[in-house]
Amino acid sequence: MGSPYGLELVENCLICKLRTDSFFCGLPKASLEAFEKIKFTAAYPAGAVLFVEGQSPRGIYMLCKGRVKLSTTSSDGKTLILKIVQPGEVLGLHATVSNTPYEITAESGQPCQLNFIKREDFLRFLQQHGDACLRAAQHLSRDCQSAYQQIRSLGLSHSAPERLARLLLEWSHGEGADEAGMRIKVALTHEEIAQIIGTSRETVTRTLADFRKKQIAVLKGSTLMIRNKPALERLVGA
Amino acid sequence: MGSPYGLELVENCLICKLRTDSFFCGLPKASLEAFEKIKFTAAYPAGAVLFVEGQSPRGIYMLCKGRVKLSTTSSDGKTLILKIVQPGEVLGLHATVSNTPYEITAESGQPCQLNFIKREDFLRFLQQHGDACLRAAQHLSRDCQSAYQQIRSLGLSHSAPERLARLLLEWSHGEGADEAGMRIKVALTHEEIAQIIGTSRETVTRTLADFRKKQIAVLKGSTLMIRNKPALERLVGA
DNA sequence: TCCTGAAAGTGACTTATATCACATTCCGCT
DNA sequence: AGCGGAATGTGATATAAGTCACTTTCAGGA
Repeated sequence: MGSPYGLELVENCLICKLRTDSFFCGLPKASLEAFEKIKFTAAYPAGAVLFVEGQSPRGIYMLCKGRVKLSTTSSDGKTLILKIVQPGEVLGLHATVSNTPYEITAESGQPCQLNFIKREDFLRFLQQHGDACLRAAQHLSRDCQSAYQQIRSLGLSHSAPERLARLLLEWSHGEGADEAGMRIKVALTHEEIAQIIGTSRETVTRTLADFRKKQIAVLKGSTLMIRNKPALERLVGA
Repeated sequence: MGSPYGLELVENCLICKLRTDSFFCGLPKASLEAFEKIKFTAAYPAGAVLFVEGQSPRGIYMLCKGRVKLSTTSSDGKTLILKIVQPGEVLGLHATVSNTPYEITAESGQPCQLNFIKREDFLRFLQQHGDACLRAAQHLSRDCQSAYQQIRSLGLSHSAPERLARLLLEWSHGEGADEAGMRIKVALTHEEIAQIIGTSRETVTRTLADFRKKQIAVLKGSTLMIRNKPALERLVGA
């Protein structure tokens, strides 16, 4: 089988150690076996483009391992990052279900393992397995929710510091803290952070410098330390 | 039965003249009959609040007649309108499917007829009727798409005129034109338009005045006339 | 070890637009 | 008709943040 891009491929969902409790991974055995029959497992290197906005949907990808960046780009080249997809999540679901062109671009940020399912196979699978269909609906609900959250952040906030604070708080969710604060791994450049909160790279750098000066949060390398969470919460007006 | 708020209530989906081809209305007979059994038909006056953000979902509403405004409000009172819901569409679907609090507020803009379905009834219905579940998924896909579109508009555009032009073009979709341009009915105030594109009321007024001066588009009362569509398209950078 | 390209940091300048403070017009009601 | 509250129109002002043009720092490869 080999291990392309330094990944150990896991071919069988039923015995997969990467399985999370989320979405399709958590399907009951019968449905999972049917899923098993129609999926293709593949590995991608970092920086691979899975699909591009405007393309008509070939099917869905479910992410087993790695991170995938979802983004849109305007005609003048400005990019907005919609989401960093985590293992266990599905890509291209809405385009596939509604058979409309992908309106977002998916690009792997690091070597990834993915399962691909062709559109027709997937739709048939949903029709035959009510539990899977319900899970798909749940997955779409979550996508909607995170989209609405981003709309709130972009449309209702008054300033870049506010949006950045909101993002940091989002990242800090479910992380533990010690006496020095909470330590979070982020593998994003200032540029990418700027593209998430819809501002310029320079503004992110400056705002982060300001947060550091005020002892609110420090981003050094890929480690984020949140020193004063209440201050962040005040910034978002919570 | 009576006709509250000047509406003629239609109690039976099977013989309903309001039916559109979209979503649940378009279900095959068997599923529609099951739907019929669990729904409650009700009428609401203009300005009624169906649900508020933060509330846990009681169930879904499907809109038969009227318009409903979906919005979110920030802690400082700023409001952002996410969508104006048209007849045939469903409200509160994602919250109900994923059983998380509504993150948006729904308010009727005019007298409305709605079908309400309790959460448990609805979920059971989806489990038993694969075709309905698939339609629910499709509906959620559309919601995602329109959310992504709004994210694009808010995050990637450089100016208020650009966002306003984008909105006008969106409204003009599927409308016919005569020699004077295209005539579109909009029942929104400048304030509400501002809340859709995430800007201030004054900016909308000024931008609209500018469009009028440049013979691009004229909004008078509730009638919008688009005189120069190519100019709008240039503004959005298409 | 040095090299090199990417990322981060910083100053100066410009501009769109939020905000405040009004004047004016419109529309539904009695 | 005419009243009153909402919706619009408009000016003046302040400011956040985009943009440009650099320098400095960093990390990974030869």
